[in-house]
Amino acid sequence: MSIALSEQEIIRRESLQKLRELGINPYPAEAFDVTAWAQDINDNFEANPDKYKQVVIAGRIMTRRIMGSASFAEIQDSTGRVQIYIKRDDICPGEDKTLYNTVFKKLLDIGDYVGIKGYVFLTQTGEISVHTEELIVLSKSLKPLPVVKREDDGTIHDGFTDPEMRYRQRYVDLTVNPEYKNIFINRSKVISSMRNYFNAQGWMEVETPILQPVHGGAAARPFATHHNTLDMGLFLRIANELYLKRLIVAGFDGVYEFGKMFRNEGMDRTHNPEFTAMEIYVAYKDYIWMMAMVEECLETVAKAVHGIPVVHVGQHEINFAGPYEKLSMYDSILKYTGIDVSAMDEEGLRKVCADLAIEVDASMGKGKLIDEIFSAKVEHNLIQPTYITDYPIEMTPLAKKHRTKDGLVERFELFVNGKEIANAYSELNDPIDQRERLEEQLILAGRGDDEAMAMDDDFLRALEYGMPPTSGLGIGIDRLVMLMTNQSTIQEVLFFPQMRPEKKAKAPSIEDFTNIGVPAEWVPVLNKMGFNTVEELKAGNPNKVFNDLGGMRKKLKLDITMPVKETVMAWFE
RNA sequence: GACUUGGUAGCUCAGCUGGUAGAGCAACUGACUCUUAAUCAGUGGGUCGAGGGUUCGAACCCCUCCCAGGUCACCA
Repeated sequence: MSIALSEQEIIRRESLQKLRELGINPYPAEAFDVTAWAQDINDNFEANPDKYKQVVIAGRIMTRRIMGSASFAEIQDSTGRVQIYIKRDDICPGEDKTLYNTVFKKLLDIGDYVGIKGYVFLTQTGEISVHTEELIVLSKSLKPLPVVKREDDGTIHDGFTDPEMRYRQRYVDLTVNPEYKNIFINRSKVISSMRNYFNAQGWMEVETPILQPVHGGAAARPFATHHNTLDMGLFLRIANELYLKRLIVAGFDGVYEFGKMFRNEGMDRTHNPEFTAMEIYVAYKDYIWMMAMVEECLETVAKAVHGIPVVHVGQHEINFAGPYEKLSMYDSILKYTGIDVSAMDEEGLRKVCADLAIEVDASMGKGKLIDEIFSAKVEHNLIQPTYITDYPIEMTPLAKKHRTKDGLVERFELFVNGKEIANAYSELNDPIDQRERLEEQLILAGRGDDEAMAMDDDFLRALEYGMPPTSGLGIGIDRLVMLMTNQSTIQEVLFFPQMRPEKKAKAPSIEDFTNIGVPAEWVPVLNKMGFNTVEELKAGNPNKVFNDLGGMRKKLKLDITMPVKETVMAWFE
């Protein structure tokens, strides 16, 4: 809480006080029954004017054009903006014109919530407007919103564009830039259409632990935390895969979860430390089956958002209708580099990396080296949905060995627009094989790979009881939403992307002041008066400081006790 | 983490070679009964991201730091 109020904030607080003095509660408790919305009025009034002879709307005042005893304003609700017309003598039929002259013209501001009762009509210039018969204050805004001006042709003036402020104050962003709400509406459609599709297949939505004693199911650095009562370390999950498989062991045929995952790694336009993943496991299926399911699912999602399976992303038209192109990992490298790495050992792969100028380090095993080559040379070429299949066993400890190809596993990743958005296996259900594979991960960890997977004995115990053949799939929801909404940064599809803490508006040590007897609540006032250090204060004139404190208290409408003069004098001793 | 661009009024931004901090919108006072980026007249509003340095003098030059964007690196 800052006491250093701007001029406009002080004026709004004064307006708030004056509203109360007029007997108007600026924050009424009663429900306000809204009967009409801006978009509906704008879309349907002209075709059906009789329906709009008595409407009640509510929203924020976003613009005002006052012309003496008549005014226009725009009210923004959750659906858009509609113009209202206010005539003084209509809302103030008697002698008392306070509601118009004082409340509307002086005490209300841009950003305030009001309720409007009236009828819809067409102005002389043809704009659909609500003729106001009653004006009700619903909530007073104390901070001025940025004023973004829009012309009829869509030209924007003084846009609120600073990404730092947009992300830190998303509530302001979406208020003054309501077009961004569509991204989040579409995000919701992506998730709900996918959920509906899964439910229609008879699969069950579940929840699994976010706090996990062992971080398994993926290769990533975790966030560590601690439970006090149990006095034990816990990790925020980097994946939920191993828990969902336990549920397949438990006897469910299909389980899925939309959930937040947490990875303690770098941040950029495709990575946020917490992100949303969807994982689904279906018993008695394999990764071939899963490819067809993903095609059907993503086509459903694209249609839910756009009505058609074709999505415009950057320069590309991406078609989510299946079937998608399939390319094995080795074939894709062959296709885009001309090099056949399928039979190479680690040494050969290192040489290929050196020839292609790909940076590697000593901790990388064979699988990791192949992945490096793929990332550097293939990935960005995969624009239309493409399955990359049959990964080397070394980089995939949780997938079943390939049914015919030695050294490979039954895995695919789906690439769209050069980015991975889904990953699926025929899940490894051989408990002995699984134990060996996790032990190999421990060896990688020993070589310095700090992302190698950890051993999870309880998961292995579950497998030993027996897991049916199962196919599993993970989809990065944020990246899918980026695709479906044509956004190039993850921040734009997250309401509250992770940010560094805002710097405190320079807090000259409060303790320094309290140590000489200044009450803590008065320190910011002294700062506002220009005394940022005790030394500066002591150089001042005690009598003037005392008088000015009273002045500031009045000016800033502070509800704190004025210190007596002797107290103030003591600060200077 | 590296490089790079930026941080000036509530918002969007100017600010030349170092010489008294500016505009538009918003706010305030006033005029105006169909405006719509309303208009007209007037007024107030600043820790120039923070701290140090150079200088007679710093928004501007130098150093350190903070925050954000971009590019790259890292990263299923």
